[in-house]
Amino acid sequence: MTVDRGTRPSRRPVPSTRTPEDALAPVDAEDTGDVTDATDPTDATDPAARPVPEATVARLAVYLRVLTTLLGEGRGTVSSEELAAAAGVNSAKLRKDLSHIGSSGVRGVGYDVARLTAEVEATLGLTQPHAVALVGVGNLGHALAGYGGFAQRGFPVAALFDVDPALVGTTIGGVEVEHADAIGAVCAARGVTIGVVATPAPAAQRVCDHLVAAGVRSILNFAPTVLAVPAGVEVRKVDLAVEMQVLSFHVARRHGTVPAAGPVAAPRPTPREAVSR
Amino acid sequence: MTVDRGTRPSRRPVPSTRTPEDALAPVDAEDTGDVTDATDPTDATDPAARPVPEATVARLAVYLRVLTTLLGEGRGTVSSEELAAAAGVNSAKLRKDLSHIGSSGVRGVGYDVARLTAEVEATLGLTQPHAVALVGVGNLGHALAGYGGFAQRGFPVAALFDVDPALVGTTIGGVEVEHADAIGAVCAARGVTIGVVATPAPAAQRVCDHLVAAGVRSILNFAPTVLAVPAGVEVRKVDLAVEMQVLSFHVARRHGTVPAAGPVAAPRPTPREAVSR
DNA sequence: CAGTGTGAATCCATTCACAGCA
DNA sequence: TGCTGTGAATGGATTCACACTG
Repeated sequence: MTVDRGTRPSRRPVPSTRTPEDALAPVDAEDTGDVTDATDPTDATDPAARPVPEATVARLAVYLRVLTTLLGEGRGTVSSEELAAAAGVNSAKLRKDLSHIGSSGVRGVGYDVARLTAEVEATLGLTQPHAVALVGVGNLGHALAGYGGFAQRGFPVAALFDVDPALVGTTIGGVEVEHADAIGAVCAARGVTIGVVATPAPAAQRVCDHLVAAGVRSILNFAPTVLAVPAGVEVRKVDLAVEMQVLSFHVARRHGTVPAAGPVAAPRPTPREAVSR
Repeated sequence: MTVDRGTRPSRRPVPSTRTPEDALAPVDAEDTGDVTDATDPTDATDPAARPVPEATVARLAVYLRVLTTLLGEGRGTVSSEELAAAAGVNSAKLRKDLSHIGSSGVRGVGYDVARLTAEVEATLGLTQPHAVALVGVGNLGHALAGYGGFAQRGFPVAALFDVDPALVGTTIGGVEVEHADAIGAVCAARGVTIGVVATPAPAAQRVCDHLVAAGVRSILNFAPTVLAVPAGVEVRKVDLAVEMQVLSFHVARRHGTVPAAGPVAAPRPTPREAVSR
């Protein structure tokens, strides 16, 4: 079951000269959350390259948000220091991140906001819209569907699904809710590339299978379950329970195991300060 | 990063017997993410260092979910291999994770489900409830507040806040929505330890400041902004846009510039496990 | 034996420090 | 002179492999 690696990966592939403009190459997935990816080493279609690390990709999205704001304010350039502070990271990390996408800032000056914005968007594949299908229009799903941010960000909601007869047929944000049995046909027909699963845990795997069968290779999972997917399909997970429990861990660690109401560290308001490190 | 190593972590919690009352629980989920924390190394209140790595903590929550299910099925023991498969990680990682919390499995047999469940809960600080305050009862916030999973998981929603006059005074899930101006007083009075920010981006930082001033040291941020907090306060971020963009990146990477022809058609049964039910 | 616990090796990410260019 | 781009150093997390034990 577990992959048996045996090949001795040669040391450094040597970045060599990065020629192509948007040389996007296969990267491996795995992040601090959960990415059930499965990049296959036997992939012959990759001209070999070592681009954008996973951790960097996630931050690029954050940089993009800041850049968008700056662009709206009419800023012409930004220094790595300023952009980094706004994004909550240190400047060295930001510069290294940007170096991965082959950006070019101007020494002594900084980065051209407009240009950098375009480069980041291109790297993230945002130059073209990605049709999204959302399955599960319950409590959370409804909120997600109603939230207009999707379309504005280049992720038009192309389809909504549920199994509840009371919901099928209704319209949310201009999109009609269809029965989950139609996932396969509808997603294939509308060219859905990203699927969002917001169903109860028991139904998640089944829904996921249908999405994958319809050709969807990227899934965002809100259901509290680990989804099993074939190689080549990427799953990112958003789990509220996990987040809360991680915070719980830190609360507990903070004041030992002793329950509240103690002479524990004073809940001083504390000063305000810039983003750490 | 931070963390002052030094003291020998003679970790040995063992919180006696604990009631497996809140075992099993259908829940919903949410989030993922990035951690914009600011752990303070100068913490003098806790002599015992922190043995559990961050990455491990996040996975413990996942293991716990699986364990809860197993417990509900009446399983007595599990092997690292089985538990790992169900949690979507490899067995070596799982064993190392568990070794950090000082768990003890039985060689040749596996782990005692009930005991391991208790140990993980103790490590995550779930032996006592953590009062939660949710700020921003709009689209998403309302869905989160209405979702009953919080209380069942040991995170009772102690307060709801918003600034919209139309919402203040209404009741959601038995909790009344109060005006955001009362954050300080209410949180302090009700002993809130975890704050959830679900406001629009512009209001997030202000709300965060109020929560911190009220003594809240752990915050879950759903707003698309980087929150600046003083040292000692931990912030975990859940950003939908970031998740979508990361997936976008992978979609783009997959079929470079050329739309995929359509390789894998059927959902290949892969690591299918048995977490269902 | 089957399966845990863990040192050692490896891989990935962050940080440092500075050369080099506008 | 100021700030980018990046080799090198450091640190954390994952994987391997195997000694050891119920």
